[in-house]
Amino acid sequence: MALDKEEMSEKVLAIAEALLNEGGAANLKARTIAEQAGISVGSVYNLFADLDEVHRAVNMRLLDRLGAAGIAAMADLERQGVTDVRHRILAMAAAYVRFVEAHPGSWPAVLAFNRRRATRPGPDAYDALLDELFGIVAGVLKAGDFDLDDERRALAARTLWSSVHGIVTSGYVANSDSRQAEEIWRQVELLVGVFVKGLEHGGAFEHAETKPQ
Amino acid sequence: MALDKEEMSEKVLAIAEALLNEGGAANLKARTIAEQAGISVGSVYNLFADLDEVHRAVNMRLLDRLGAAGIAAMADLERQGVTDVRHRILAMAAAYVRFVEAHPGSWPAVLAFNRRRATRPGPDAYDALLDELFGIVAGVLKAGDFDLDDERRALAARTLWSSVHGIVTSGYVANSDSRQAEEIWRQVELLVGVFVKGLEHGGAFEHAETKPQ
DNA sequence: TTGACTTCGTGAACATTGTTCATACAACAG
DNA sequence: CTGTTGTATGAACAATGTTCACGAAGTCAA
Repeated sequence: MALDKEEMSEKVLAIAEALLNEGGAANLKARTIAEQAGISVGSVYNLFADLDEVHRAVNMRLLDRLGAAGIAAMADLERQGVTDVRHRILAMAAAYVRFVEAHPGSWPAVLAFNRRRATRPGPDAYDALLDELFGIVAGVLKAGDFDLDDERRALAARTLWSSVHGIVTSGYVANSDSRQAEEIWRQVELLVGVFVKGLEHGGAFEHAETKPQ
Repeated sequence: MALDKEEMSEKVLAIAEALLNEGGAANLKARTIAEQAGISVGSVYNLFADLDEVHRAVNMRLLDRLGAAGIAAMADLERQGVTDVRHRILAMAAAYVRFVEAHPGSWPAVLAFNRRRATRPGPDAYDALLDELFGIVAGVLKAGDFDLDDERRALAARTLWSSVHGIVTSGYVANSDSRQAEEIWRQVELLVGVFVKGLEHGGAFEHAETKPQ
């Protein structure tokens, strides 16, 4: 009946995610985890090096699920035969917004998480997951008949992602009323509309300048 | 020679800002502040209720300075007779990017700061400062000859702000190379270009739908 | 079976930190 | 001089991250 080491890690991560969701990073305490998991404090440190690693693992799980939600949204569009680029992008953005709304406490923790103490080598599993998400958005853009080479399309995908991300998090910093959700969605609609129109009219790469000052 | 209560508060805030800039929110310790300010721990708590209030005060100072930088950028444009909307928006964005780059440690702390423990009443000084920043952007948009009423222009301003904000912070989450700065600026250029083109062609408010699902 | 070795759980113990509070001191009013 | 008021102080308390010596339980060889 005793849980496997792997199973116990899963249990700890599930508890950690719940704690993060309730009270943010400050609520992730070793003793609380131990108590809720029915093990001792030391055992937590046998499974993970420190709380940072627990936090990192939870974040990876969340990013993984976000990717899955994006892919699922893509599949839905495919099945429904939706080809309009604007609709597809909006659907992707909606998936993102829904995901963030479903994790009100832990998502800010994901974003605020500081991985400056990570190992030296550049791209880690974190970046790999983010690249995967970028790839999904780039795939949607490819369906549009914009005149973009791969590099520019990738840049556009990253820009679109970052912008939606900024809208969602900015909205979430403020007091989250029910009106806040409406405001977020209005901004997303405006952004996507303007983005598609802008790309159609070639407004993206007309001016190549360097950053002022 | 002894410092005024007001002066000592200033000194504490300056120290706190330096600490935040070096090591983020986790580096803001009561004892460190006390030591560097040449006072005792208890005295810090005589000046501020707790460390949260210190953090909040530092954030307000930063937001204030950001607003000042934005206004200064506006004044520069005015003096140089720049009227092109795209250029003006880019200049504002550049001011924002420069400001964030100048505060690599404390800016993430500003964004991650959780003010859920704030007093009940809705709009506080925080929101007032943010509204001021929105107002500046909206003013720049007003100079453009887009066909926007006040409400839509305000929405566009908030969207633009949130998007730039997202680009900058997304870029900053990753390892901050020198290439990262270039990537951020490319995204900002693309966003602004697409935004202006999109608004010119009326792509913003053509489709009025409700959020899917 | 016995003994050695490995693995892992345990919780006491330590270091760090936020926060409080009784005490002491300094300035000033009457 | 006495009382009051405001402030500085640092010891003390509680919460928390992390370590570690101890021991239990399993594994394997002789």
